[in-house]
Amino acid sequence: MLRISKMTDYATVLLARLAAAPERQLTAAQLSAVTHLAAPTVSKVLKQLHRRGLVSSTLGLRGGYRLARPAAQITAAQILDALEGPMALIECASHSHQCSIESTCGVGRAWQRVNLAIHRSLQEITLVELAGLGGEPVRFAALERALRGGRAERA
Amino acid sequence: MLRISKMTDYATVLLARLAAAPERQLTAAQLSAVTHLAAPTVSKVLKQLHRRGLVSSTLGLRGGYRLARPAAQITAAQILDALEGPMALIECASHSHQCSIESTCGVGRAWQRVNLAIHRSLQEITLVELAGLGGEPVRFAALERALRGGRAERA
DNA sequence: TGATATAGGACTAAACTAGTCCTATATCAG
DNA sequence: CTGATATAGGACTAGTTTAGTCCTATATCA
Repeated sequence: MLRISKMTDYATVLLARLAAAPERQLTAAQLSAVTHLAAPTVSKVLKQLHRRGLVSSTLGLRGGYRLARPAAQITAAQILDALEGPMALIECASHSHQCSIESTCGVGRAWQRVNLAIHRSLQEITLVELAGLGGEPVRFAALERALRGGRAERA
Repeated sequence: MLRISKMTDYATVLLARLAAAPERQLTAAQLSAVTHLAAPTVSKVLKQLHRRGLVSSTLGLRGGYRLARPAAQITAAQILDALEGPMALIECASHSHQCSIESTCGVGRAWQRVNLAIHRSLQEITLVELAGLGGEPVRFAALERALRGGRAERA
C-alpha cells in the first residue's frame, strides 16, 4: 500500500506541535494531552526522535522536548528515515546483495530510480509545510523542484 | 519503510516478462521457470493481475497469460493498485472518516498532498520503462513531468 | 530527599505478508 | 467421451512486522 507507519504519522503530529511553539519546551505528557495520543506511545516516538537527532531533550524536573533545529531544516525524508530507517521500495534497493533473479528481472533498477525520485522530493518538503505553518497549505513547488532538478540521476 | 510488497515486486517481474513477448501466451509454469519464482506464488500473482484487468488469460489446454493491453498503457500506479489496493501513505488518506485528532493535527492534509504527488508520478511510469524496453533505462523525464504538470493540486 | 521527567529496553498482542495447497471449471486432443 | 492441461477461487499456515505497554535506571531541581 506504499504507506508510512502509524509511528511515523504520530511523529509528524508531535513535531508539528513542537514546531508551532519553538520557544517552549513541552513534556511528553503535555504532548499526549494536546494530541490525544496515548502517553506511552508519545514517549516512545519522542525517544526515537531524540535518538535520531530531530528533537533535543532536557532531563529531570522541568524537562521536556523541543525541536533540535528550526522546522525549516527538518524534512519529511528525515522524519521517515528516523522512524523507519532508510527508505527502500523493494529489498534489492536496500541491500546491495544481489537478488536471486537479478539477471533476469532488470526491474530492480527501475524501482530504485523511482525510489530515489520520491526520496529526493521528500527531502524538499519541510516540517514547516507539514505542520501548515508556511502560509500556503503545502508548497507543491517543492515537489516539482526536487524532481525537475534531480540531475544526479542523468549522469 | 515506504516499501512495496514482494508480491508487487513479483508482479512487475512477471509483467515485464509478458511485455517482452507480447505476441506469445505464457503459462504460469513457464513464467515460473523463467523467473525462478515459486510456481504457486507465480499463479497467485497472475490470478490477482487477471482479476484487476492487467493480464488476460485463456483457460484449459494451451491456455496461459498475456498482457491485457500494450505495455505502454500499463502504469506503475496500476500495478501497485492492483496488488495492494489504492495507495495511501497514512490511514486518514485512505478513509475519509475523520481520525480522532484531525482537528488538532492538520498533518493529514499535507501527507495527502505528498501521496497524490507520488501517485501522479507513478501514473506516468509505464511497464515499458519498468521492463527496460524503452531504449533508455528509465525515462526520468516522466517523473519530472508528472509533478511539474500537476496543475490540479493548485486549484 | 523526593517528585518529576527522560532513556533504554523488554515484552505482548494484533495485524499483515508470503507462501502453499485444495477443489472447481474450462479447453482441447485423442 | 475421457483424460490431460491450465486457469479461478479461496482456505489455510507460518513467519514477520507493527503497535502499544510496562519496567527499571538516571538526571534535575525544589
